[in-house]
Amino acid sequence: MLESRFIVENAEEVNANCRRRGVDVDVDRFVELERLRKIKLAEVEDLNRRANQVSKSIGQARDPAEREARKEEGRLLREQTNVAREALDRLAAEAESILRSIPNLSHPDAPVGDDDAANLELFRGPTPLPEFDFPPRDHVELAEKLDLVDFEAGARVAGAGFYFLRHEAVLLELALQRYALAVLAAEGFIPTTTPDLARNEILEGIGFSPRGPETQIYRLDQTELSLVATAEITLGGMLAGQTIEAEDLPLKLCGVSHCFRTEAGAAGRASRGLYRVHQFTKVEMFAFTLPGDSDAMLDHLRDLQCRLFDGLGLPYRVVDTATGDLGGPAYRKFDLEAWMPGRGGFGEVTSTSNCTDYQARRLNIRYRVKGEKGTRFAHTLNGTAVAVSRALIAILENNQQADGSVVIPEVLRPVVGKDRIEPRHRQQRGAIPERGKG
RNA sequence: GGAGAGGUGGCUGAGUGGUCGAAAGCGCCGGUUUGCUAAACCGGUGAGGGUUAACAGCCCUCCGCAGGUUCGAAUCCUGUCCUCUCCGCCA
Repeated sequence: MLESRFIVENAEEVNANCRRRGVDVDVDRFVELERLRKIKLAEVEDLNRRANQVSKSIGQARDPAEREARKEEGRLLREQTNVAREALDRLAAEAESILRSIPNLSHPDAPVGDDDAANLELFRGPTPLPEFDFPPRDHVELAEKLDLVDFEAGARVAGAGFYFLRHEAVLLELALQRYALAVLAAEGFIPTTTPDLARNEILEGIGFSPRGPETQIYRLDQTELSLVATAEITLGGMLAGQTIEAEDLPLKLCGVSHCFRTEAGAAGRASRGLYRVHQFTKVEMFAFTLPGDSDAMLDHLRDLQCRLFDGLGLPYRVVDTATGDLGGPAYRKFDLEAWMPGRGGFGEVTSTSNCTDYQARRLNIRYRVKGEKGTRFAHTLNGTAVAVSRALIAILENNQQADGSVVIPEVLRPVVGKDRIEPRHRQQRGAIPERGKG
């Protein structure tokens, strides 16, 4: 969320920003509520002060009759205070609900537009688009031929949108994680595995809503926990309520997690196969920085995303996300879209955002500068290193050969143990060994 | 999952209803002393918010979190989260 005072003092700018983002929110009402709240707050504080004085005087009073009289006075004052406080709470609650729906400010260079159609292509990666002298298959077909993904079994066990990875796909998943972690660790990111569940208040602080019909979040029954949609939630939540020493910033983490998304309302060709699934594995980058450093960190995260995909030898383009497509917390966002021959277009594979102090304010993540008074909110940034399911699509579709085989990117070969995935027949499935103890 | 103990300032740790935002020690900052460092000594040292030109003053709030009792709560009560010990279960 934004700072209340900033909104009050810059109502016009905030209003304009909300329009650019396509968010309909009554900023003027918020300003009015804040005005009323300040007045009521002064009233409550004054009553409190007087009541405190009376209470103190009781402790010092000797005469019993005097004490009783004072107590009565105190009772009356406290009663008035409570009435005023209730009014204050009502004002604060209404202001808060508006505040929470006001999106972050937008970077002045972010393209203005209503949705992803207004996203601006910045540049393309060095790997050229593949040229096939045969009709390229999409990843679903390839995965079928190579027996890499079992969507039917996934549906049987957990429903549409779930899947089993098989054979080399499993090793590819591991290889992608190893690869990303190695690159990021060399860049000073602390490798982390994270909880796949988080408290709802943490989800909300990061900007996900576990409630509502359009929620992306799986909520666990009878608990205040939800399955995480991204390790951004847990990595950011890691420092909720904490104050960091400025000298420890920037703090760079990379987290491995499963991601669970309901994808309510999403269907169609664009969500075929592995593109839009309810569960996938992801390596996520996360950074806490000083306010002055977050723009540069965002560029750093974007460069790393490019490096990761360059290393995989996959063609992609980088887009600057339009204001209407930024969501609530992001100040600026770059998406990396890999070429996906199966869909004949680019598909989002990573996304990196500078959330400035928007998440930190909600989660109360602060930093302190040695020798200086007070604390300030840190900036938070997140970025996908590798979302395994979508990276698999790009690898399978771009690296497919005329004979149906798929060439494995060189950087993944050490873990996969081969340089090519050959077509295989389903009867090779083999018996499942008896489950042992331990 | 069951039983018990506990959560206090950057840290250790006192404080069981009334000038307690909180003793003491450590740490940290400033100063004195000193050839330099160390030691010793003196002083200072939490955060958030309101008011304000002000990081001056004044005021409000905060002793895990949320409620309750009371004129008054770090202290009493309830709930909740977390930590520790024991038991149970278990990869």
